[in-house]
Amino acid sequence: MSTTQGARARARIEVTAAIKDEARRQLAAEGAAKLSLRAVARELGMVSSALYRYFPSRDDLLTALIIDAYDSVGESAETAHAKVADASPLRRWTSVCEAVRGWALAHPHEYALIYGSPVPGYVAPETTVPSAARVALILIGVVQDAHQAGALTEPPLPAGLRPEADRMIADFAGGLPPGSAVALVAAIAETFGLVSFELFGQFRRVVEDREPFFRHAVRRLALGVGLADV
Amino acid sequence: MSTTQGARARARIEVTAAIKDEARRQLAAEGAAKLSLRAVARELGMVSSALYRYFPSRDDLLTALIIDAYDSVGESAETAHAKVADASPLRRWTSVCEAVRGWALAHPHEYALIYGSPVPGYVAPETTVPSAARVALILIGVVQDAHQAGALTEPPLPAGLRPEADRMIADFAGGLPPGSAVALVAAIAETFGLVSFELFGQFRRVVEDREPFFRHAVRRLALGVGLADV
DNA sequence: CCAATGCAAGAGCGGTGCTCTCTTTTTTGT
DNA sequence: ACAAAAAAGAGAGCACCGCTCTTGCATTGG
Repeated sequence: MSTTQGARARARIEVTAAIKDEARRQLAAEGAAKLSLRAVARELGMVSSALYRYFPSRDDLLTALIIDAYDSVGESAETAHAKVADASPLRRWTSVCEAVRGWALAHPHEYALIYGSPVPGYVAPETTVPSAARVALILIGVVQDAHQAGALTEPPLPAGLRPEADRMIADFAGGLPPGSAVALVAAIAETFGLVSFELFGQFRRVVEDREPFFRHAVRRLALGVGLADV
Repeated sequence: MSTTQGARARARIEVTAAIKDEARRQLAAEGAAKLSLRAVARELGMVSSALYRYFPSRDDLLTALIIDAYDSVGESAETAHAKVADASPLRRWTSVCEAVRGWALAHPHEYALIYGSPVPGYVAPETTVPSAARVALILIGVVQDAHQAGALTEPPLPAGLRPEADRMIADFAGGLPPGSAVALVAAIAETFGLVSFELFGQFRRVVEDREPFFRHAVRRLALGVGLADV
């Protein structure tokens, strides 16, 4: 059925992919703001209105690219993590963070698309959530493993944040001590702060030797979450 | 001279201010991407081409808004800091960070303009640097004060980062121990990571009770820089 | 007073996202 | 097998955008 579902269905898949590829090319070259449906259509030898048969609006095309970008960085992180799966939690954590930074430097416009300013009236549809969570899920898993191996020190947690921590644990950080759950979420946001500052030019004339600086900062964040120093 | 410099010069200043005000209004309402020279001109009752007598391009108008935004958040931070000038360094640090977050929540589009994705081919001109540095300078000052008061513990620093740290100290962190200088810069970027994640929607369904979460995270970052826990 | 300058206005260029209509092609149901 | 229905492409057109150029008018400084 699905194999020989007619030339039309197959063509649709191919054209959709071609549109996304060309759009991704333009995104990587010029950034999201300069991505133009007309230019994509032009490059593909079709007329601009034909493109609306595949993506109902520019925003929908952008959403597709956003999901792809999340998956791309997520896959980079997963690959990097797999390569050090047997190492210490600390080592696994830093490897994942460095993979994220490496991906960001290699795909700056895609990084800006997903971790920079959201486009004007745009709210990410629910479909992006699973892809968006991939990097975080790896880091959560690392901390969970460390906890089960007895290699996790729980950071202090003010009493007022206890309900929030319990909710986090129930929602996505099962098994972790409350203080670790909160520290973990904060450390993830803080790590992306380091990447964003570097990528968005805030480190100009401030941090020059950026790779070792990032390694050091990420390592300290991981220690702050309570990962054992090995 | 400057007082009675003719009606023309005065009019120019007023019109320039009116343009910036209306542009800021549109920026706050719809975001940078939807800021349109034509709409600004329309609202001011002039024709769009007339606007080019005041700002040579849309990017130049945006640059003016960027500088204003940096000054605005810088002033918020400075005001907040002045209110607790006699408190402990830790308290001063967290007050400044909370002021930044408060300003960001009140001016999301302006925050996105300066700390989000840079606009496409745009590189911030040197004129933005002094305004951009204001928040960081306050935090650096806090740590310097703590150091001079003997209330600063130097975080560890790998030998490889020592040259970088010395450069930072020479450039903008005079008097600080090397480990503190590096930790300080990282903590600033990490703090903005927390703000950006919240503002850009990355905390949806992840952090609900955001104000106390931020307070806690920022406090832990400050302790990580070595500020004494008082 | 008069020439030089500053400024507003208007027309216009090439670009954008998006809609609508029309034609052709493929799929589907009887 | 054939007609009806659905899908796809093409083209024209709308309203907007940033930006440029020319044309008149007002202000200014020598």
